[in-house]
This record gives sequence, C-alpha cells and structure tokens, in this order.
Amino acid sequence: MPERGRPRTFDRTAALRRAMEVFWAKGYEGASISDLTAAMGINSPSLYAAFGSKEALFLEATELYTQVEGTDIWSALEKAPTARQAVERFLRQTARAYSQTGRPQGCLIALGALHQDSSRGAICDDLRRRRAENREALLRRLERGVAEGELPADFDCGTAATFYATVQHGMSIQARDGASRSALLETVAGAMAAWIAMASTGAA
Amino acid sequence: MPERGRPRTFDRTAALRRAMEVFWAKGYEGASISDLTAAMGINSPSLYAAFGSKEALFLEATELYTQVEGTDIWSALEKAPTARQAVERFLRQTARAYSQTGRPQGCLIALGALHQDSSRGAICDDLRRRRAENREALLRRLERGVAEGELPADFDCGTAATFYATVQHGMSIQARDGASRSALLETVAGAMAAWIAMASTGAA
DNA sequence: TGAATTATGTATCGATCAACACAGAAAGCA
DNA sequence: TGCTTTCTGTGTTGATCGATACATAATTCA
Repeated sequence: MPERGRPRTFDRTAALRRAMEVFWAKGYEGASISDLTAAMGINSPSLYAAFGSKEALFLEATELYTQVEGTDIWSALEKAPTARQAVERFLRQTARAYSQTGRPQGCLIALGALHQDSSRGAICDDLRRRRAENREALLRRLERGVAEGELPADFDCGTAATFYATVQHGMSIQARDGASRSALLETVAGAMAAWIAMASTGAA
Repeated sequence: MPERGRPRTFDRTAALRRAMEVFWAKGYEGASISDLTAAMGINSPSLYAAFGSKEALFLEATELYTQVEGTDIWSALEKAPTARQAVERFLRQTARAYSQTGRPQGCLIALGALHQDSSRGAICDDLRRRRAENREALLRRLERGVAEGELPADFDCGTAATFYATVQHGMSIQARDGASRSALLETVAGAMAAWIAMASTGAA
C-alpha cells in the first residue's frame, strides 16, 4: 500500500522515542519544542505534521513509555507464582529500572506532569489515569492471591495496593534525587517487611 | 529605628506566603511572575525590589514552607516518646497535612522542582538538600531508638529512614492525585506494618 | 508528462516569559 | 522648605514559548 505524496525522511518511531526521552528527563512543560526537535533531528513543521501538537506528542510518548519501559515491571507482576513474589519482583524491577545509567531516573508517568494547569489538564488526566491503572493491576494480583488461598480472606487488598503503588511513586522521587540501586532496594526491603505483618493479620 | 525612604505599602511576609502557595500549587517553573504578582497583590517591580528574583523568592518561600507547614510533622517526630510512635505520628501528620482542603495537596519540597535544568540548578539543589534533611531527621530519631534500647542493636536505621522518607514522598504524588485522607492513611497503615518486621528481626 | 498530494526548510507569528527603565510619590533628614 | 532615599505603577525589553505560512522538493496517480 504505497503512500501518496512525498515520503517522510525520518523514522517516526525513532523520533517518538527521542521525544519520550526528552519528556522523561524534563517533564511536559520543561520540554520545549526546541528541545524536542533538536533531539528528534527534525524541524518543528515536521513535528506538527507527524504528531499534531506538543500535547498529542506527549500522549504518544507516554503510551510508548508504558509499552517499552513498563513491560518488565508489569510482566513480573503477572508471571510470578505467588502474590508476594509478584509484589517483590515488581518493586525490585522498579528499583532496577529507576537506577539504570544513561537514561532519565525515575518514572515518566509519575513525574511527567504533577502540576495541574488549565492548559495541560489532558496531560495530567492521562498520567493520573495511568497511575490509577498501576494500582488496579496491583490490586488484581493481590485479589488473585486471596482467591488462590495464598492470602487470608480478610487481607485488605485495597490498602496493600495503595501502599505499594505509593511506595513506587516515592521511589521515582528517590531516584530523581540520585539514589543508587542499593538505596532503592532499601526502600524495597522496607516495603516487603510490611508484607509479613499484612499477610499474617490482615492489613494493619 | 525608622526606615529611610517611602515605606512599603504591602506586608512582605503576607506577600511571601501568597507566593509560597502559588509555588506550592504550580511548582517553580509553572508559576509565572504574573501568577505571583496577581496572588501577592503587587506589581513586578515591587516583587523584584523586595525579593530580588523569582529564584530568590522561591528559596524564601521554601524556607517559610519548612517553618510553617513542616513544624507539626517534625515536632511529632521529636516529641513522641518512642521511635515507633514518632514514625507513626510523623506519617499520620503527613497524611493530615497532605489532605487538607482549601490548599495545594502534597508537599512543596517534594513536588516543587523535580526536573533539573541548567536554569534552575540552585532550586533543585535546595529542594534536594531539604529532602535529604528529612531523611536525616528520621535517621536520628531511629538511632535514638536504638540507643535507648527500644530497637535492637542490629536494627538497620539507614534502611528504615530511607524507606519512610520514600513513603512520604510517594504520599505527595498520591495526594496530588486527589487521594482522600483515608486513602493516605492506608499508605500509613502499610508503612507501619513494616515496622513490626523491621524492629523484630533487624531490617529485612 | 502533468496534476494532485504530502513532506521539508526557512522564516515568522502573536503570546508570554523573566526582568527592568523610568518617572512620580511618599517617607526621613536637614 | 529642599534633599536624599526608597517604593510604586506604567510601560517595555529581548528572549523564548507553541504553533504556522509559505515556497519548494519529492512522491503517486492519471
């Protein structure tokens, strides 16, 4: 199926990946069109022709981020044989991902646009929705643990899901502060220490 | 000691407090001079005459924030009779402070400037330093718990301090997402569940 | 080959950014 | 009463923001 008109001279997906990295490092409003076009290797008219607007580009970038960077973390959650291992691997993968060198530290979804503004309501809403989905995924895995008898029937899955999702968010700020992998794993150790008490008595 | 020249027609401290609230809600780069002067009820030359620059104003605002908003949280840490109660009250005060209505949600120190940039290195450094001080205060209180015999000698104060500081940071993002007080207290419950395991076996 | 279509590069749009020039106003000091 | 000092309001600065106009280049379709 050949395309009409002059073909694009850059790789759209590669350019999107570069844009994702800029947004990841600088946040939505901290990333200017100049920053983006410089990293993408194109001029601004090409950016607008290919992606529509800065906002639309950001939404595509977060989707790419979710697929590319989130896979390891969330597959760990699904594939682990027990809920406890699922949560632990989820957090350990997070620690690993947030402390990789040569890339921005912390999570684009968590840090990309925290300050709501009339001009970026859609951006904040999108990220909020994705953060809520993270908690939902945790919640589903915990409820599975209850259904399978691994966890007591009175285990408070909602509290635990909120807690572990919040810990992960905190790890993004910790990573932005330059925390080493071992420092992030300290947080993981603390969070997993909570598991014992939560699983044995029901939450808190 | 009377001042020379025309006296200021606005209350400098009150104006600073307004500026603090704007920075708190919008972050450093999200708060424009127009936003600030509108909230402070002054024109920009008065702002620059009284505070020097946007950056200097922000640094004063964070200092005011630390003194005004941080007092309850950190006095809870110092005054509680046991380390455990200290940490729990610290987190519960955090949940309370982060979910008060009629004010920005979450913490100015945690959320004010997460994306480093050449133009705001001093801002990021200042906030990072204050976040590090939070962890240090937690660490000192925990070490006191060990010294007083409340906690076992092999209790890993560093790990626990990192963990609880990170939980608090996560609560800022949770609060920004509109979490209710009870949702924040779920996170507190999870974090305190970790205490039992950490204090009984040494950290994780 | 020529018309239609799409992408690219240059150059720029109006808006807004942080910051300030300037003149007049309001105080203390002589 | 001047004189000095400091603050206030109007207006504006150059830079940068996100987003486009426009002409040209490169492709498909007829």
